[in-house]
Amino acid sequence: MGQTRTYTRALEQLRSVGLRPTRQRLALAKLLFEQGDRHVTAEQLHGEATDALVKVSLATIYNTLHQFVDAGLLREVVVEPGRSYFDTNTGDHHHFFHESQGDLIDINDNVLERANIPTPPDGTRVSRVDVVIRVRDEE
Amino acid sequence: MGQTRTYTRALEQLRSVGLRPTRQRLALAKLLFEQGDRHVTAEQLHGEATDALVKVSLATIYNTLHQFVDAGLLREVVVEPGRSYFDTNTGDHHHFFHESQGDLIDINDNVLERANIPTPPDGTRVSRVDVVIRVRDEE
DNA sequence: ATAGCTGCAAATGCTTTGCAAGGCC
DNA sequence: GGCCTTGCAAAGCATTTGCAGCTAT
Repeated sequence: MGQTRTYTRALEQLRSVGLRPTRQRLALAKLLFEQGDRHVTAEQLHGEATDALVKVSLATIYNTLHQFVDAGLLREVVVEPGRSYFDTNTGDHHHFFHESQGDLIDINDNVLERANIPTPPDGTRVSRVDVVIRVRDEE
Repeated sequence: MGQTRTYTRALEQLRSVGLRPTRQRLALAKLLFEQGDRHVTAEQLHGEATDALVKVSLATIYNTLHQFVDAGLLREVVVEPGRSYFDTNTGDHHHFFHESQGDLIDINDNVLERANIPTPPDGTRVSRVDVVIRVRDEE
């Protein structure tokens, strides 16, 4: 199993959404999608890339994350003012957010069923439902 | 009904949470709480204060908003990276968020009942549940 | 060849902070 | 008077942008 083989999945993933498989995008896709569901910030991913000896600038991390979001490979989650999380799980699900640790945890159990969603204002349609259950340490 | 009488409610509100009723805080409380439920950003409130000929610096707006949040008079709502909304409705309720207009609308119909909330991770307890239904213009 | 990427550094936008001057009790 | 507040300007962060050089097709 050579080094080239390692990137097959990421390569196909990028092709399928029409993004050029550059060295940076391949490496980031690999970091993001080949270890199960995860939630990362731009800064974190940048750190991981650096640790993996992949040279990528922070600007490229941001560009790439947003391209992945636009392509439907990632979902952006906003839980704190001034910081975005990117979730590799793009399916319909909610989150626990640990307020002091700044940690996101998926809730796969889908609490809010479609049927329960209130009718949106006239002239608009629902684009997404975000449910965040904020938790803190028990005293 | 003199000018002094006008500030009675705001004054009591501030006293009740132990904040000194300064000129700025009184004016902001009046703008925030005397026109029904509203959602404002710091910048917006600053504009309103200026329009009302109340001199307040943006730094004081931020300080005051956070003091009001800590005192339980306001609730902070995070829907966009890099911008905070402050909601005068501190009760249990959810929001529609109009993505292109950046507009928040209360949903008083409480969709997510307590009973439906999944059990939080061990050692933590639920501090709040945020539900944001993102909507966009119908094409 | 060329349209698309990348990276740097500078710019942006919101928010916070340090500290001197001012105001409330 | 003494402590809390305010305001300005500067600093802080996360994120975005402009643009010259590089790269996949």
